[in-house]
Amino acid sequence: MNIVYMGTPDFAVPALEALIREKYNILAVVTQPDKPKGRGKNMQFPPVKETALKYDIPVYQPVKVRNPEFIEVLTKLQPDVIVVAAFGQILPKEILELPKYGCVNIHASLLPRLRGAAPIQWAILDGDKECGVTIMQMNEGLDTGDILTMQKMTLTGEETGGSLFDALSGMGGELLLETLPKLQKGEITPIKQNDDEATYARMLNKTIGKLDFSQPAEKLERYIRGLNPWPSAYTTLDGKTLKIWKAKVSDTHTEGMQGAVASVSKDAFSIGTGDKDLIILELQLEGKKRMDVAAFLRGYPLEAGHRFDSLES
RNA sequence: CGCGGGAUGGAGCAGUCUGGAAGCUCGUCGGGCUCAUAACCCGAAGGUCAUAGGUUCAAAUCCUAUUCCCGCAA
Repeated sequence: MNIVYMGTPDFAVPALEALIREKYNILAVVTQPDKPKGRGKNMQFPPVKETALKYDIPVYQPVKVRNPEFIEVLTKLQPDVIVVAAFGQILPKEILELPKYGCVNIHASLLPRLRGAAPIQWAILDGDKECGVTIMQMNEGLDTGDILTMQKMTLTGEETGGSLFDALSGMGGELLLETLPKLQKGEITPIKQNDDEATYARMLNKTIGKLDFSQPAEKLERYIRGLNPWPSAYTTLDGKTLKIWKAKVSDTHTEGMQGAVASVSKDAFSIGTGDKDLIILELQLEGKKRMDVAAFLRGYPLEAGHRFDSLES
């Protein structure tokens, strides 16, 4: 089976490696153009490109896939199927209909729930009980294609955005390997999505992580977990950004301490919220490494009543 | 050369501006108190102050270069 693989970030790497491992014929990898990244603003390859180069697979990085010249290139490759995983560009109808088996997309949610850009993190932020991976036949809508296969997993409430990301990207690769042979043999009956049940996982940005301590502690804890490691949940302490990496909900509620240190112990401190207190366990002050709160308190003593977010946003 | 913070016993920090004996809070080890303890008391070990040069009678501290870590921005 001749495959063209389209994807960009880390999420798309395990599935590509799975295909390579199973000796699928990868005609080419299509990914986003290189972008300046990191502290020195150096040009950096998208993760999928790194992987492709490692296995000597031709890489294409069109600014726009709808560009006629690129479509011509694709046509000449004559793929049987195009596999898309977090590619980052909308595919025009011309490309969708080009391969014999069309374009299939690996999406990290149980469609039609959480269509869109950041389904993994939103599953945690929303406090979902389960999540998973869906492979669908792509159409022109945003994650609206017919469902080919789906795999579920239950959420324990311990996952971070990063750990779930790893779990689901691996699951995506496995599910792809199960799906392609069936697709080829025509053993799959595509299932239409029920649009009435659709929800959307909008793209994450930096500001979503700013903690609002008038919210319930459970929600704050979910944000701290779901946005770890990126874009991370944070507040402000003495004018500096303070990222919160790990926290848990306390049994107690301290009156009148919303957004302030409610209590301090040897190993941790808690912040008053909309309901219960939030016990902070691991954090990172601007310019410092992340550390557990016991270490933080040794060099940065806090007293009850000390306010966070003192600077108005 | 995008902007900025940082590197000091095992951990987290102060000291750097205004050069002049290596400190703090913990941890570790030993001893004591106690029915007991993660609590308290006494004592000890442990650091080429990131690296390489330079200035100076004298450098953690001033100058130059380098390495590594981190926040922002992308």
